Amino acid sequence: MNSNVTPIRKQNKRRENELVILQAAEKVFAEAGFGGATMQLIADVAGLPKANVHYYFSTKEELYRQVVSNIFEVWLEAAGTFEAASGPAEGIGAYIDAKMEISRTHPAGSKVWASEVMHGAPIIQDYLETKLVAWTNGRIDVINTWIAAGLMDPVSPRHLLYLIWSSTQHYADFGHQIQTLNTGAPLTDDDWQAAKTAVKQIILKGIGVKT
Amino acid sequence: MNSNVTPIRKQNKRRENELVILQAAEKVFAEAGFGGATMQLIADVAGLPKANVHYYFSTKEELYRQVVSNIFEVWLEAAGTFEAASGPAEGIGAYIDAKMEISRTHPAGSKVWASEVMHGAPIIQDYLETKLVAWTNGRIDVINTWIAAGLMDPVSPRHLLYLIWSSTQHYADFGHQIQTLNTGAPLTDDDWQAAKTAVKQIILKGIGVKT
DNA sequence: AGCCTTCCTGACCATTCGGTCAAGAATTTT
DNA sequence: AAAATTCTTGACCGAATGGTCAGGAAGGCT
Repeated sequence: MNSNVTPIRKQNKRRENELVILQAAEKVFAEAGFGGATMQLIADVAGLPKANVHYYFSTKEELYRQVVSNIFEVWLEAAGTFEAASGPAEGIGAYIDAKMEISRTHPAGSKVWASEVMHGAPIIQDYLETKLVAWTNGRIDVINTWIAAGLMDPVSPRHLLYLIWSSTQHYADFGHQIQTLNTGAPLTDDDWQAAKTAVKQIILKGIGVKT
Repeated sequence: MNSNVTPIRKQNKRRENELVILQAAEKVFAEAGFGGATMQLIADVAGLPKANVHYYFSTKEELYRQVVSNIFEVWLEAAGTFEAASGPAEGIGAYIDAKMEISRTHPAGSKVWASEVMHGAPIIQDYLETKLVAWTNGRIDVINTWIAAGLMDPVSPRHLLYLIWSSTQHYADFGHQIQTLNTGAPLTDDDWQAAKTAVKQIILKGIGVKT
């Protein structure tokens, strides 16, 4: 009886456990780095025996690769704001907002990404060379269009992108330093709002966009 | 015979070896992180047996602390450009130049610093709370003076500093990503010049400084 | 020359880590 | 019900790591 609820059970269990492990891994990798993270600690955070973690992810590197891949997807999603925009004021403004929001909601992921790139991207170099290069070049074209249309100053699109990436991700990657300088307490909603406003204000004015 | 050159020998040897080890350690820590770095590899890069490294630095953590401290000192030296300035155009412009130069000449150090902060600054938290807080507050006062004098827009000095830090250090910390996006080749002199110019142009205009 | 301090290093040790495995529990399929 | 598949887990292993140590080499001091 009731054989209609069981078929999906196994699928759910697998996905559930994989998700729990991935979340635990993201946190541990962010806090300790790849070398400093241990499978035992990831297992503890996930609430599973270590051997069980190895059942779902055969090696530490495979687990790490999954974590980084997930981050990369989230990271690229913010690109949509760029595409659908009519001009730099809207497009870049929304992009900065989106990236700031990711820094706020996915700080661990941002740190793992930063750590991976800082160590020479040994795991996801192919991602950089294919997807990221393509995405970047596409965005550079868009910005050049805006410049040609006189919607903003003729700044280097490439370095503008770097500036946006660095300034927004800084709030995730260097969150601890910012918190220490901010009287030691985590940033409040108002703090985040002020950060967003300041970053957008300076960058948008800096590239000659009328706001 | 020739006993006149020996007295300083011992001092020199100690300092020489410590320097070689510190440089090797900075490189290895930057490439692998604290957890991923091994004393054996540091010893190999330094060209010494591992036991000899332990003779000069008893533990891995002590060696790491020395490396991070050294970076912090270099990092604070760039502050001088800020102090001696008559206004934001000169002061902030020179500060950006100095930080960009550090990113170029000390990329490994910048990475170690970033890694340390990203992992919650377990080793140099006291530095953050004392020296960095003091330095930051001092600079905020200076910027507020400039704002009050009408030399620049009323932007949040704190977030302006974060913006400068992040955008300049990005060229060191994410150097690998930038290189990959830059046709895979290291940045040339012209590339660095363009980066400097772009960062300064956007930030200085963004805060309403006449250049 | 002889003593003393500093420096050097191969061999060694306890611990930890990533990963394996076999045996059993749970669940699905026939 | 029983066979087959998937999941769970304690125990275990080889390799690597941080750190130690004893004994010797090198250089300085009297």
